[in-house]
Amino acid sequence: MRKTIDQVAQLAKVSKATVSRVLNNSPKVTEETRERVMKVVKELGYYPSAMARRLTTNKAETIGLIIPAPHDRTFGNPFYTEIIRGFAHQAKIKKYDLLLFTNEHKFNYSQLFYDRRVDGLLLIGVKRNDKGIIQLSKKEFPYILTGKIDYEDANYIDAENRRGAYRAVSYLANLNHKKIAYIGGSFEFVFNQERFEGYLSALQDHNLEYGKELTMESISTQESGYEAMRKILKFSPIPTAVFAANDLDAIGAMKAVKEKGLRIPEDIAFIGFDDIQLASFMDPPLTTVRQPIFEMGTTAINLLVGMIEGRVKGAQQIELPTQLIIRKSSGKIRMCK
Amino acid sequence: MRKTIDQVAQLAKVSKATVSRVLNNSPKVTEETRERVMKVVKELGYYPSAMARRLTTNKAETIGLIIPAPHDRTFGNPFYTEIIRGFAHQAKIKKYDLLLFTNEHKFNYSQLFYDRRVDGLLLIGVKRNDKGIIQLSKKEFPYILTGKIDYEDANYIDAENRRGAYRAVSYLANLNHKKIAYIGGSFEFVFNQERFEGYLSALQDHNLEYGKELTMESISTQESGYEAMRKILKFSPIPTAVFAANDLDAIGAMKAVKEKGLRIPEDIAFIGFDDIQLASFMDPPLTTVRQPIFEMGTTAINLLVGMIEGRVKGAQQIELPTQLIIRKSSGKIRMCK
DNA sequence: CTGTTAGCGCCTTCAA
DNA sequence: TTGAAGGCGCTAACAG
Repeated sequence: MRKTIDQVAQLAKVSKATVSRVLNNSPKVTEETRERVMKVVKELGYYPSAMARRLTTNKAETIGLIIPAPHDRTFGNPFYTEIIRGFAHQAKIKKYDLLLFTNEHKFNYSQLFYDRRVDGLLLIGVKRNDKGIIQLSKKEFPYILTGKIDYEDANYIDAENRRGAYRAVSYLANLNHKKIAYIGGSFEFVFNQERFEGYLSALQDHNLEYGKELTMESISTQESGYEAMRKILKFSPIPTAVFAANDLDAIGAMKAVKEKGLRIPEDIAFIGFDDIQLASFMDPPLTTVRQPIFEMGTTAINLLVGMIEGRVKGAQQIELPTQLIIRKSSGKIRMCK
Repeated sequence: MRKTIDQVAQLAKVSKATVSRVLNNSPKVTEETRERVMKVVKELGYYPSAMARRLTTNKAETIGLIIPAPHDRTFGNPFYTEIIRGFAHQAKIKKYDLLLFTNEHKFNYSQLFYDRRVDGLLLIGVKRNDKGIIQLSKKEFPYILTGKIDYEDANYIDAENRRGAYRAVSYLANLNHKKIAYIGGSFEFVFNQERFEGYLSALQDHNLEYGKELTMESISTQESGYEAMRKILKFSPIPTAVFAANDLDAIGAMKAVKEKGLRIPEDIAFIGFDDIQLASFMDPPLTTVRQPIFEMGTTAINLLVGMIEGRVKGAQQIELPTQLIIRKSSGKIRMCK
């Protein structure tokens, strides 16, 4: 036998309206009746039906989280697990449920709003040209992207990619590196392009050479970072430093360098991007541009909830600062040559 | 203005009951009226409210997924992301939503059933002595654990851990290794103990020595695998082979071995457990006991849905077979000594 | 095969 | 401060 608000009302000798008020912390209830009701609630083990409440209030109390499809390798990146934990943690605090979807079969995001399953949407790993987002914006459905896309009015939260990359490469330049290679992910994602631009602009400001053979695209996994580095090592002279636009690429690349019998950082210095847990454990520990991943998750939730509840209006575009974490892989100032 | 079933009914000149029948594919509707109704549905852009349906049918159409708390390092293991993709993929097929929770603050699982937010629960990374599970079982709430626990009547899906470990270690023994070390995760998780038991029993069957200094506990991360191996290497003579109860430990351990200037597999052979993507990319590629991770995810969903819909009854305990994937790290037969 | 009716369990006016 | 009544949008009997 299911417990309902009516049973509580009867046992507490009040109307169900009053029970509802007590449960929703309405101020206009006597302390006495509140206690009486709560006593019955406890004894009965009553929990209000989420579905009934949601139907009446017309709120789903739910945020949808869309993750890349199973065949998309990028999802293995620890960045995602970390930001998801940020989401889950903060959603609980804000009293929203988190619904998980994979982005398969040209998924129509709006439908989740139409059938009122979600109040808002969080999307991670969305490609820059995703058209579905435009529709969300036009319909004014609350959503936040993790990472900028081409659509100008999109709501997103991101890190200061260009600046982070710029600082990393400048750091290498100031260490007297003249030939700095770049390994980074696909430009399908804007953040990858921005990091590349940060790299370029640092080269320029330091009057360093730029060459096609110094830049290599990768799919942001250790494997492909490894392959990318092997290609770079085929050209000579080889670079004295590498900036990788994400840590997994950096880690894979370091492996290729070691395999060749070269030393890090003496022969080739390294800087990555993200600061995943693994980074500090590398040998040598990886210097990297830290993104505040967990915080990006919690911030995204707070912002989204603000949009849902109407406190925040207009396009939301937030970029969180990054921080250069200096470890051994970037080495000391370079004297020779 | 929100679209409701009434509007569709009016425009299609039928009752809302008929609209409902059409939408739920009831067989007793004329093809003609079905078409008429569907036409209106399309034109109007009508989607039935999930919440209203759920309230009426008293089904949440939702499965809860409980992941380890943010401070729990084990969640970074690629095993989890992979199985979650299996869950998400299959849940969609079965038309269930997946609700994500982190296991914080002595979370009372049953509450999710009380307020009817979920029809069933999937729990990953649950420790062997978790008392909350007993309550779920007693109340006959549908749930599935990923990984066995101490409670005998628990529903779980797992891999054949003992057998997988046994085969791996036997393989090493047959390669003529006499001194085989073990690195594995905490016995807080039953699967870790089972893998250890598989190791022990293989040693026994091959009349090999067992020594405390040959076994090292780790928390299943690369870092701790690395540390564990460094400790093992301090004893002499050092082992000629290592069985690690998960790939991350194996990968970390291999790093420690290489650092010492030892060769893999010539000086020390390695076998891991899981077959995460990274395993095949190692240098040398890691021989490992493959768990069918994605399949464990889809199987769990199917089983859980069966329980929810009453087609499956009683305690469900499934162990999926593992497979030894032989790569370079385990080496060839050992002649010397 | 289709329509009518009656809830599902809750919140929210409106009166008292 | 409390109660009565109505309705959220849908499905499920039960008639017809």
